[in-house]
Amino acid sequence: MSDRDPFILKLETFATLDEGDRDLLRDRCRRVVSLRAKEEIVQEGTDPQVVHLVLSGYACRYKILADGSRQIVGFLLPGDFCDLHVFILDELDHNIATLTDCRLAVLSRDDITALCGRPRVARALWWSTLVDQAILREWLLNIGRRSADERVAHLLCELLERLRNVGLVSTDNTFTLPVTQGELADTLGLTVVHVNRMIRNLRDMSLIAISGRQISVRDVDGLKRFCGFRANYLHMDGARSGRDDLLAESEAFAMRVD
Amino acid sequence: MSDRDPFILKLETFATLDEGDRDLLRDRCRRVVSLRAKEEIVQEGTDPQVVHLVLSGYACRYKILADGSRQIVGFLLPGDFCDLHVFILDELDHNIATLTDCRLAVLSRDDITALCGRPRVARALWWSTLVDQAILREWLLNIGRRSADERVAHLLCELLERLRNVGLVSTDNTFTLPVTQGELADTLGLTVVHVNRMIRNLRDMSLIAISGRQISVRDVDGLKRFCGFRANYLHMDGARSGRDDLLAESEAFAMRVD
DNA sequence: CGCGTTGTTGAAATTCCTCAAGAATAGTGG
DNA sequence: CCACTATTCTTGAGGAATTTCAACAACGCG
Repeated sequence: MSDRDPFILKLETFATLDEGDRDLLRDRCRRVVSLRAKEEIVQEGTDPQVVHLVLSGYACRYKILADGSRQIVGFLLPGDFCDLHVFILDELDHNIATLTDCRLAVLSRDDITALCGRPRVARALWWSTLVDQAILREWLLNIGRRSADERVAHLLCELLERLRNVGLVSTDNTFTLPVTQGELADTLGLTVVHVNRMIRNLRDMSLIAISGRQISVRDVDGLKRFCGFRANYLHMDGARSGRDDLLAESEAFAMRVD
Repeated sequence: MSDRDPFILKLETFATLDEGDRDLLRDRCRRVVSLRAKEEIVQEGTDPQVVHLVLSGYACRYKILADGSRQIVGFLLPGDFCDLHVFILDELDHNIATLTDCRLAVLSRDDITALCGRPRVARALWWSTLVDQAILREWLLNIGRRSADERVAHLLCELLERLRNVGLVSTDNTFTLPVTQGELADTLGLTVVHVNRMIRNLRDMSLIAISGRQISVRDVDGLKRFCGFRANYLHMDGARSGRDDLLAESEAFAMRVD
């Protein structure tokens, strides 16, 4: 579908990489594993020694309560890193699992160190971590203060933008969302039943259309207006906003490789 | 109240700093501003050129919806950095304001660069960012999947641990929470009225006691059990867990200063 | 002392959940 | 390719949690 690797597309929304950066990235993402849907990638309490990067398919971070209820705390789309923090924190405080069949790149500590040796790439990894954080804040706002139908709409808007960014949305604003309504419920802090009704609402309002696992956003502006979606928290204008100029000067932010 | 600076206490829960590290930190935190309660520190959409660090008092990050409803997405306690991401992201996607009277250290870009020149301190700053992220995930779980009374209890447990960590909890598990119930509501995705009733519940169960702005946790284990609190997400055992050994080797993670 | 903010309580309304059951879809083995 | 099974989707009805509205008390501050 896209002629470029998703991780390069993603990092380039922030930083202008040169050919050497891209080659290094491609080279370090050679080790690939394939997983089926609903398999664990890393589990809470463990101290994993590798970093995963989604090449294709969807995965998620989640937490489980004692009573078995689950909260998904992050969607991992193609181009997203799963666990960049691995080398700082002692152990994972959440689980990571696939939602669909996935292809994942597996990066060792050496790989990450090598990537961090390139200032632009290092900065892009930092950026990626900070955007993840910004998404968490927006999700908190979403669950905490928006009504159920707005929550669903907002999540769809976010996925639309994030997937578009890695070339996975067709020109008519259609993308595949191979995720069950139960998983959406666990993401939005709702029940399956209610998610189902809210999706129906959005359909009845002709904001979206669904066939199989394909979601078409019929009225992008309408959907965004409906839930008050503003894309600023995704910080997708790094490379375009002139921030790029800082990079020459900003080797200060490269992580040192010895 | 405490004989040590809160930022040093906090960073030392993760890394064992040496005297040089501590001196540098103290030196770079000399520029102090004082703010009254409910004043803005930084606003959404701006690109601030300094980093703030809370020395005393409480502040918060928050987001506002078009209809005026607010979601607090983070508590900033003494020792917490407000905006370490400033030099990477183009503009802030949320606001930061004081909740109480505050003393804040103001750090310039040079200060941060200098701090990052010390591997242990740099790693501790990384750690601090990642813990903030872990807290966001836990809050998402809290709001998404716990009942209202459990949410309140969980927040109190978290504050107890975080404040204890910087020496602000007395031996009888009492701390000051100079925060209105309205602000708690905006934190927990509830209404003032309901927060009020939930606090009453916790009091009726003799889990906590409140006098003025003082909160006493009467039954720490009971409170934690009630809401299923597990402190693992705060990652407070960095320095103790032997992870410290890695530090010698881990200059790779220092951010380079030129 | 008076005024604005915060805390507290009641009652009604609403959102969202639970329970339950049937329909559609996808996956599996024969 | 079909039958069978499990998962997912869909809808209804009743119930619970939370909100809204409203009023008043308590507290803190000038």
